[in-house]
Amino acid sequence: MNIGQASANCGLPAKTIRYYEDIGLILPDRTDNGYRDFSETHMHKLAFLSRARGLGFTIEDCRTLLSLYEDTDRASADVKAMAREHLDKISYKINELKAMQATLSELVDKCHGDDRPNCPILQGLAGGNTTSGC
Amino acid sequence: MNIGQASANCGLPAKTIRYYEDIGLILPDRTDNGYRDFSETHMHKLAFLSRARGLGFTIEDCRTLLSLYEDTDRASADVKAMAREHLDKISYKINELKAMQATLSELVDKCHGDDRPNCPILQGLAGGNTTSGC
DNA sequence: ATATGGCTTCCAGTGACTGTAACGTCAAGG
DNA sequence: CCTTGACGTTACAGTCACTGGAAGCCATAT
Repeated sequence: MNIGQASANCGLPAKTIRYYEDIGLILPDRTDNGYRDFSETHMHKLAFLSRARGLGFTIEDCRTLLSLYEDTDRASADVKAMAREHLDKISYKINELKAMQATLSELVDKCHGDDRPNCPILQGLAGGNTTSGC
Repeated sequence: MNIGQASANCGLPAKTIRYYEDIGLILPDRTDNGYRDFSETHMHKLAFLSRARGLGFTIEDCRTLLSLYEDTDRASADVKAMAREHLDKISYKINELKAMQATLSELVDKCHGDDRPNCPILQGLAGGNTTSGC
């Protein structure tokens, strides 16, 4: 299977698949004309990578997960530990974003948003008193 | 004020401040010995940048916000529009992360996490049926 | 005189792609 | 046989916002 077909099947851009080969995540065969040739096994791996990346695992996490996936003797505890760690990072990021959201929407609420120059958002960013005037 | 002091005051690493100068966000004076010299005005700008970045605005957003901040004739509507757009992006990211969190924690819940190789997390990533066995 | 710590510049690396250029290959149509 | 267009190949540069490190200058205390 050519890279275009593979890309359509797994949802990853062809460029990304080539990049994954570059960094050794996947090693497709080659046909006589030099085209990459993806087998069913390769497609499984690509789908795996697509899902793992979609869940926010880093490339290095994916490399580890792939090797665990291929190691039929792995302990599921290892995978679970990685997933838990990743969940922690996700929670952390969500909280960060929520804090930004809270602060910024507070500022937005205070801003009438008209043609006048007085702007509580800029005042807030400048560290000034945002409760004044607006 | 030297860069070290400036860094301590605004919370941005000295390296970052130098980078901001590189890309033209801030233009400190120089003393005779070649050291950067930050005035009160510069410090206000740095604090502004620190807060804006802390709220997740991109560097280019910050550049625009700074210029709006310095333009006493700006319309607050312009700022509000930028902030709203940014809030949308924040919400979008939060939703993305929450979707990852939901999927991944579902998989984690299904995984007993012991020494046995059977692992619903990997099965889920592989696209297999995760409701089996575990 | 020296040790230290802070300052300077410049260059390279990060993560995970993405864009672009320049070229080779393949199947279909004229 | 030739062309066209879609697909494939490589290699290199660019993205974003820093961050690390090397090599050297400056200031102060001992």
